[in-house]
Amino acid sequence: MADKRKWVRMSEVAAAAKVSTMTVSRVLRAPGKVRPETSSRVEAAIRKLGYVPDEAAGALSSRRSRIIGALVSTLGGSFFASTVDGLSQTLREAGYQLLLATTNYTPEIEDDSIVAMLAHRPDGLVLTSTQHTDVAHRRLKRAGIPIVELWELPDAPIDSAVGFSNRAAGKAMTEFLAGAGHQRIGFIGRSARYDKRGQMRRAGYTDALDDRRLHDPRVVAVAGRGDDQSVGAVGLADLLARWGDTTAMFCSSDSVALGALSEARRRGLAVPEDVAIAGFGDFEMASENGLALTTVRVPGFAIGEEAARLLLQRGNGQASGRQVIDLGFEIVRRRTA
Amino acid sequence: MADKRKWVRMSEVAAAAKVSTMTVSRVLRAPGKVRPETSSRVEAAIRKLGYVPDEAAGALSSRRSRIIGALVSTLGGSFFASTVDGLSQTLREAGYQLLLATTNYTPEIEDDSIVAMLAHRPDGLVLTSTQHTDVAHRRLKRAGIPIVELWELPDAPIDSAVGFSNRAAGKAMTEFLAGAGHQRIGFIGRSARYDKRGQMRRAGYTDALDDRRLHDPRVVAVAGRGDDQSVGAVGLADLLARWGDTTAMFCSSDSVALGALSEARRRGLAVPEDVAIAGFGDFEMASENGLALTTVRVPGFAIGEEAARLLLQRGNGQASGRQVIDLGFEIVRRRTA
DNA sequence: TTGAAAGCGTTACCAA
DNA sequence: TTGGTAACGCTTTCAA
Repeated sequence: MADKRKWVRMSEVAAAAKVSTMTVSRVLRAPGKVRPETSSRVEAAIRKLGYVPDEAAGALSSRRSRIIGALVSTLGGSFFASTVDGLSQTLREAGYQLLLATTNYTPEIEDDSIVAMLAHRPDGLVLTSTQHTDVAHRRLKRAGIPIVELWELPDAPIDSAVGFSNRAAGKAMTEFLAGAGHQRIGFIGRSARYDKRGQMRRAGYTDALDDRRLHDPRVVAVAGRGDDQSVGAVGLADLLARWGDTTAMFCSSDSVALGALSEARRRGLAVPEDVAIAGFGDFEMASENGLALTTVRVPGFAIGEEAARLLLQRGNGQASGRQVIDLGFEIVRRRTA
Repeated sequence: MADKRKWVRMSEVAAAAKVSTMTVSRVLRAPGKVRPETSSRVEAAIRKLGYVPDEAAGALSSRRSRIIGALVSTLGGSFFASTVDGLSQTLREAGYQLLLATTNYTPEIEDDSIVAMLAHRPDGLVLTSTQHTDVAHRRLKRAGIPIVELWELPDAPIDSAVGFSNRAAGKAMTEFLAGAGHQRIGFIGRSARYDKRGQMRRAGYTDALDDRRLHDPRVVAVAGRGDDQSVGAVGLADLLARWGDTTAMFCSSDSVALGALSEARRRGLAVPEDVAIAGFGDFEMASENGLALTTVRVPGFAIGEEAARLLLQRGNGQASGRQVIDLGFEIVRRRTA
């Protein structure tokens, strides 16, 4: 194993450069405030000794940790991975670090994780869950740091939010389908318990139907925690069993759409001729050379970037206050609808 | 904006419970060493005041940050997301936090990120890249903390490693295909620059061919950074253009296989009757109700869990030294080959 | 432009 | 079982 090396301290760098620790500190944090010659002497010493500043000590002293915490339900489900990529990339460029915790859709874990994050005194916090317990809410408010909720536009945000309206997106896709001539449109998703945002998209689906006086909702909500593909496959089966004349179906995610697509194929149904199938998310697999899936593109990466920017500018004192930023979405027409 | 609240300090808790800060500290870190009555008085004070310990201060004093750093090229590509989930979950259960940085496959960013992580004095570091610059290597060795490399079994690990042999996996799948009667097997992947691990799988493919005296390698290495589906689609096209009688193709990932699958369909080729197609990774989309793709299942989540365990037990002084843990892989036969 | 001293909030160490 | 004191490595603040 590697040796238990003692880290080089700032005072050692200072000694080597024949200056005080304050000067070293300034060279690192505010280079403009140090005479160039002094600066380069210090920099030489830093390089020579391989000095790596201790951020924890700096944080303790300055009360700024340069850490942003992020709570994500899971990275596996295709939705949040790109957001975390965007966050991480933007934060890194600004010299900040990302502390990540996954909550596995469990409120108690989220509560505990919030405390665990706060223990590191982050300069900001990012949340992807839609609902928080009362304790969580109170703790977050009390923390006195910027909070950004992602992937939704909450009616009552804790602080700020960056996302888009899942409901509007659901409505837009349904209108696209109706506009393409479909009169009997179904919706396939999970039951509410495991997919709050899917429910919002479904609400949008209903909105569109109502608007068009197409009062014929055909919703299949698959229960349980099976994988998305199974949801799509049994969803299509159920939908057709109950409403055999359905001509289009809107799936609550691209991976659900994949399941529906493969079940349709199994049944010898042509897509989009016999049934049109639309997804949600524009995951990589939906691309032209993949499933060529008609879907809703959502700005996952951009949400991460924007959240980071918001947090950073707030950290710089540009306390622009609460903001709810709508990054929109886009219907992507490909070949399944 | 939320108020600039001052955090409750341990000394305030101590005062409220009429004990010293050391006793509070013990209640938190070593509850066994405090008399039960004292303990509950302290706990009451903690709850009443809403005290959240400052980990940064604790880390400074104890020289243990309870932070593990992770460097990942990207979360978007389906491969590492589940590993980070596994890491994060296991670490959380042990009271550790995960500091995450994405390197975007860029060595310079990786080098900078290593320094940025070390600045937080993590108790361990996890890497998913296969190659590191010399500076990186030296810095990591000097850091004197446990390092775990993931998703491969390096010949010369920096410290420990958890993964499986990409080469053996590539060989196994090729043998599976040959065993199913295929004599003319192709390989579709990216050029080495953007996919080192794919190259190892390809080496395994060649190994298998050599073993079987099938000296007829048919490799298409698609250049550029296009998405995986395009790689698969142009890969299949190229492969068939150069070796029209190919009966099976092994794709370097499931998403590449999806591209090949859709190109095959476009050409009216039946899978697996006209061409068999195999993937790698067993991503969610490969499932029975999805693509029903024959593929290689790799233990992504388990790699994260195991890495966390390794790091944690090392942190507890059980310095079991360098280890290279092979978590294996598994051929999953579904319906495309 | 530079430096000295006093913390920041915790835990290690030793004593009671 | 509990407590006092001295770090931990940096930055703030104020002075030179």
